[in-house]
Amino acid sequence: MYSQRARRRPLVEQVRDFLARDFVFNGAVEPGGLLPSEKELAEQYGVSRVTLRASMRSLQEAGLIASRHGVGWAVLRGEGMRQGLDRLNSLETLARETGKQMTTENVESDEVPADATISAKLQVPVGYRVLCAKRVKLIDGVRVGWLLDYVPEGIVPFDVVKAELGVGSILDVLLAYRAVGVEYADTEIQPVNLAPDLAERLHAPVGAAALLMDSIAWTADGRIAEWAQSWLLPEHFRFCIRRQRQIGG
Amino acid sequence: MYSQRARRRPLVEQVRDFLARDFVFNGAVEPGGLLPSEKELAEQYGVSRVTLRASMRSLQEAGLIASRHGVGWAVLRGEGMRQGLDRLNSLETLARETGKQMTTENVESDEVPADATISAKLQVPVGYRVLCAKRVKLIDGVRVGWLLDYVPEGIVPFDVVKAELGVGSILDVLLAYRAVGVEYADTEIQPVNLAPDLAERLHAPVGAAALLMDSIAWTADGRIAEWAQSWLLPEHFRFCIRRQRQIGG
DNA sequence: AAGTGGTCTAGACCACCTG
DNA sequence: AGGTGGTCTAGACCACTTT
Repeated sequence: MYSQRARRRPLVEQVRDFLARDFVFNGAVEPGGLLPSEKELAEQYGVSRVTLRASMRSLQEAGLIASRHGVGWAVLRGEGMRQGLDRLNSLETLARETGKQMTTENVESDEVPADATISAKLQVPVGYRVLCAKRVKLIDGVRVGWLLDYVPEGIVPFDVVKAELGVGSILDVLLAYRAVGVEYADTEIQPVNLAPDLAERLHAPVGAAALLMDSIAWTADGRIAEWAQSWLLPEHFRFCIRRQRQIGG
Repeated sequence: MYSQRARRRPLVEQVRDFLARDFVFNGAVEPGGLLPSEKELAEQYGVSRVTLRASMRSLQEAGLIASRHGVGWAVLRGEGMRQGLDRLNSLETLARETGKQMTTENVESDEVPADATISAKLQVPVGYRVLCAKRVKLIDGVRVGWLLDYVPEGIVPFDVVKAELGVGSILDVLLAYRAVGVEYADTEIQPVNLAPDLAERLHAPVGAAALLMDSIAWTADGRIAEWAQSWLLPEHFRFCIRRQRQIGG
């Protein structure tokens, strides 16, 4: 695997998990009830109030607690929503988080020269060497998605990507390569009726509603690492995003 | 040091907006380029590094910059996609940003007691008074969406919402009310085939692919301000989201 | 008045990257 | 080795709520 040196787990995260375990999830504080004061908790866990507050903020962002100025921190009713299309995770990771097993079939891969369309999407010259991969994804043996990926040469050795094709996710490979530095992906989402060829590949009815995700993965230095198109059947996924208020800029 | 008048707005937010203005939005730093160091910026704005870093984190969460340990903060490719689903904006706002005019028809509104479903979604008791609004949205005279909204009593006076129903957006009203404090919405997205009744309302073919957005708007203190369901036809929208790398993955 | 959360600082040390 | 970001602390003061 692409192991990294084991980092020490930040105190903020440790304390956050302690708080969640000691007060929220075990029901020690009933929904609507107040946590002990920040001062008290900071002493109890042996951290500064700054660190403790960072943990609180993290729990707040997760939707577990809310603060009332001059009163205290209250435990909320909802458990927050586990997401999320808004995080740059592979389908494999999403499936794993919901406790399901994802497998791959019908893998095809080719090294091809970029045509006009690919050239425009990947921002490389026409004729540039590109790895094209196609495959079907299954959850618990049921076909749930058809994936079409293009990776330009010079990002990751093609052999490495090919080795992962039948097993895992291209995105996971790109994320694991520290040298690549994939930071985010701009994704367009569209509902589509399945065309006959796609319906056949997915063993689904022609015309069934599917989600088409068209995604460009960017590196921190502005290069394009991948163009991914996915046709996904909704039955086995919950596509969730958290839409946040726009900042003052 | 900061002025008496400015004291009301937290320094972290002020500095964040300064940074966005001075380095990102005006193009002073190229996409992929590095900002000055934290030390330098902290001195320049006259704040501690702790405060400066909180501002940086805010910009990072907004998808504007990314950090590279030991190197610096890089400006990401902004501006490209403004009309993002990952921002908490109304359809009206999205349409306006693309230069189109959105109108409303077939407005129905009722004050009803919450049934079991509404009660569970809004986290209010069964029988709690709720405003229910239904309407069709059009872009340039073409029907593009059917909206179904529930707003619990005690958020905004029903009269205020009703006055906006035929004109603008409920979400815009909620966002404008500072006392409400809507911070984010958790949204589930699903592709669906249009049922006959919806197809009729939207003047679209039965079975056509549409996007169903099911959204719960939260306030900072953990109350639910709105439950919104929207069936949207894809022809006149581009649904975009920026998926960001998970922190600490 | 007392207690709570909200904000901010100065300084320290660690981990990572580059030359 | 030197600079950069990553983490953490102790202490201070402000704003809000309850008593």
